[in-house]
Amino acid sequence: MKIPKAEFLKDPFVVARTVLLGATLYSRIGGRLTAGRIVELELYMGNCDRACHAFKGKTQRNAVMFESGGQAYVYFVYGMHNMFNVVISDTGQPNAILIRALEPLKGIDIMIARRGINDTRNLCNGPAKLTVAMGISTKHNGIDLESDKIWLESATTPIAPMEIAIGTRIGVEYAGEDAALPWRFAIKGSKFISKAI
DNA sequence: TACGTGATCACG
DNA sequence: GTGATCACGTAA
Repeated sequence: MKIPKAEFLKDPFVVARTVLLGATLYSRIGGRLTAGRIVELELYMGNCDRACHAFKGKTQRNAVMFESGGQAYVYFVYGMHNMFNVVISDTGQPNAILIRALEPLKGIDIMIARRGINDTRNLCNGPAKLTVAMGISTKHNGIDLESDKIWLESATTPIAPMEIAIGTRIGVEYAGEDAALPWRFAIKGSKFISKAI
């Protein structure tokens, strides 16, 4: 069952740990169905977080983050990579959760074709890898996550607190002391995360 | 460890 | 307009 929008209006830490971690991300793009279990993610917290794109206020790129939760924030970076986030919280609170790694579940042959490699463990173990595998790009920026192109389904059993690994976010050294915030979460022991915590 | 690659943003 | 930067991935 699709995760309803109301779930994404809750506290971002609660959403990250109890709603999104362990949930399944689906895409049906170009008529091809793919899905993967979310095993790693990071929090970006609006105007109190130097690492967040919304830290300095609203711009054309980050505008979707200022909308109400439950839509996709997809942006393009390093001249070649698309990054997929879930917008969290109500209108005006620009919080987002970056999906960093998936355990491939459905459409693995499609993912292999899109990524051009054959190793299941390397298909979705990074934020820019999983967007390629799932067929997600900036044209999906702002899409409603109850849509029939990209959506999320709850974990059958939530991830227990003891099973959650906590670390600092990747690639945000520019954020100064905010780079040390423990806002990266992963499922302990997963072979599909982007980098050991 | 180095660099490709192009949108974005802060400056004028 | 222009230049520096970037929530990464790959090869080496």
